[in-house]
Amino acid sequence: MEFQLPDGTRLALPGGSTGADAAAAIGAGLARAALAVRVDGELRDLSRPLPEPEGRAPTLEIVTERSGEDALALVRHDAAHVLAAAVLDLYPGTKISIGPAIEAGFYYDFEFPAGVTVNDSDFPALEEAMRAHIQADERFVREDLPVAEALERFRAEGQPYKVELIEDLVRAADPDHPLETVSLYTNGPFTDLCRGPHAPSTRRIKAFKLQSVAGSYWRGDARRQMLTRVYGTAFFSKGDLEEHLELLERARANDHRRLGPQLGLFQFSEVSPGAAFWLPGGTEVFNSLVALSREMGRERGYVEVKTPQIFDSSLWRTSGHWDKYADNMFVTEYEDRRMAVKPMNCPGHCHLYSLRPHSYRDLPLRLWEPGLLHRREPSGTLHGLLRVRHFAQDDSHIFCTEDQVQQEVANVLDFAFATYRIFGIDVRLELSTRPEQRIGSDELWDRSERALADALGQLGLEYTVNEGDGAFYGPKIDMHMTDSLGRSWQLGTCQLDYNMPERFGLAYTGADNAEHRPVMIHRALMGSYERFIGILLEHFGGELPVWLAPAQAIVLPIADRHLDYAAGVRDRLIAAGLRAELDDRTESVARKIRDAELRRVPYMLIVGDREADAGEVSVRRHPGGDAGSVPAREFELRLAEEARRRVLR
RNA sequence: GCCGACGUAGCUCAGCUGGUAGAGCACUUCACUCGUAAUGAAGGGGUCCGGGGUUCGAGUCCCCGCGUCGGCUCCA
Repeated sequence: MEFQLPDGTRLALPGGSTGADAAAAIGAGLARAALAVRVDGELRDLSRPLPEPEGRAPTLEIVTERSGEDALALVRHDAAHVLAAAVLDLYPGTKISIGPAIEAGFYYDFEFPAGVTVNDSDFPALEEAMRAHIQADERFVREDLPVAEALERFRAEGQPYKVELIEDLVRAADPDHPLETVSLYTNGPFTDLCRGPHAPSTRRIKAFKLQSVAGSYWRGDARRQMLTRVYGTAFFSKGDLEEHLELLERARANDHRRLGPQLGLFQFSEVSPGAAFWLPGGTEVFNSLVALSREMGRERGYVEVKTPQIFDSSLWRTSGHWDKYADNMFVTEYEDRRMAVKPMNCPGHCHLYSLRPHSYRDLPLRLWEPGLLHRREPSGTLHGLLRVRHFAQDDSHIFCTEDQVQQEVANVLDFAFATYRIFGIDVRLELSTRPEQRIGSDELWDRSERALADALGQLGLEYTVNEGDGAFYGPKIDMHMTDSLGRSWQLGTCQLDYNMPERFGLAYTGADNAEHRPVMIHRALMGSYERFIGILLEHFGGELPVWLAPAQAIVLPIADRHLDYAAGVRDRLIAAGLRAELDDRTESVARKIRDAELRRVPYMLIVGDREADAGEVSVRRHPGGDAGSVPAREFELRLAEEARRRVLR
């Protein structure tokens, strides 16, 4: 057998050689370090015979600790098996389900025996049991078993989830090539149904930690058994593990739920779960974002409207929300009328459109409303500002003709990029196409999907396609960002809708003097202002750019005799449209500086005798420190310019 | 909504196996008038999330509810 190594050389091996043989043939050191082997992209156990090449020499790569994500995923999967083994040691009779490696670790889902609950106080004992399996240097032994035998074995062991998994594998197999065997992996006393591969032995898990327990539905189905999921992570060294834990710690420090109250931006209260109380500082941030939407929207031909907060149920019947979304709406009744608080702006905008006649000359009509929405989200889903019951979207509905769709979508994308650029955010685009459950003809879907793809092409944008993930009424383009901690967030969306205009009977008079149905485009760029602020806070670690900072500058007089001059400096800044404050407390300058630094006020203006005499301010930047003295007037112009241009840093 | 954990002063937290609530910061007052990350002293402040129960006695134990957190489902 001949294989192609990563360095381009060829490796010849006798027939029946294993991955371990291949590693040994390359070098003794590599043989010791080897965890698995990758043949033509497929990851395999070292102990398995290499596949017989057909035709050209397949590529072969030995996976070691230094192989990055592949190797980490492998060892984490190993750790999941070890966790399951430890759980069975400590809690015999536990039913095991699945335990994969995930992004930053692994988990395993268990159904513990009746009456047994496991929580993080059980981690030390579990970790101890895991360490025993690791120190025992248990080999991972693969076994390919006929389906019937495997089923019998797991039935006998009282492992119904494994039985169900095998039955599903059989069912999912191609009828022409029915599933004959399944693979099992055994380490020490523990055997699990598993596709593999695994490292040679448990000893390769050098550092691990159990992190949390959580509930999870079997197969992600809310109607099925709730299992207990144990999360953990594993690395090849203690140092890597500690580094990872530090990253988590940093993420915790940058958590918007901590930063918000700390910086005086917002707070939550039991009296309205899932709804923020916006403090003065947070309200400034919020308003700055709304102002940005408004300003940019005006430049791009959007018109602002205001629609009611509460509508009669008849509107929700027309829109379809009464059938499809009723569980998520706040409903109220008076004088025998059933009313509901709006969870979305689109029905109101459709109704507003329908109130007056429209000519093709009026289109596209781009309605914008930073409307207040309420959604009855289940209590368990609330999460700071990222998932709330009361929020406002930077929401627009564009009514246009079929011919205008592509250009309008291109305009939306251009608008989106212009917006994200201001925050220094890069986005990935996803085009979601027709789902199984949908309305409208295939011809219509062909056209609308093409319109979106053409708009993306027109701007030369890269995107991935999400087959079948579109809304039931139309395809969409979603915009995702990755934050400074590597987490992904959906921000904007641009959805084509042929359904809502139909339901509302919307029309415009065409050049042919006949009635035509407009197409509607739903679009949001920041998503909701609440969520966007949450994301921004975490992304910037609380260090908001000057144009967004609640207090842009704070004047710090050195002694009380400088108060008049200081107040004058502040007043001129405010008159120039800036957000300036004065720290008039009788405190040391060091103290005033410290407090302003903790609030992350971008500019601190220290004024004492020297500054008052010269008409200057001594500028201290956050972060950055002392930036020297400048005439107060010059600083004012500089700050105004920085805020106006929305400079990022 | 479901599973698990948690809920003590405005904030961060201490309070062992049940015996009448404590610290730091913040706040108020007084003194200090200060040059680039905490001046000092004194003082005020708590239905120990809410409601039941066990007990001579509950912040502490049990039950129910609410909220928060970690997830699942869902989602801007």
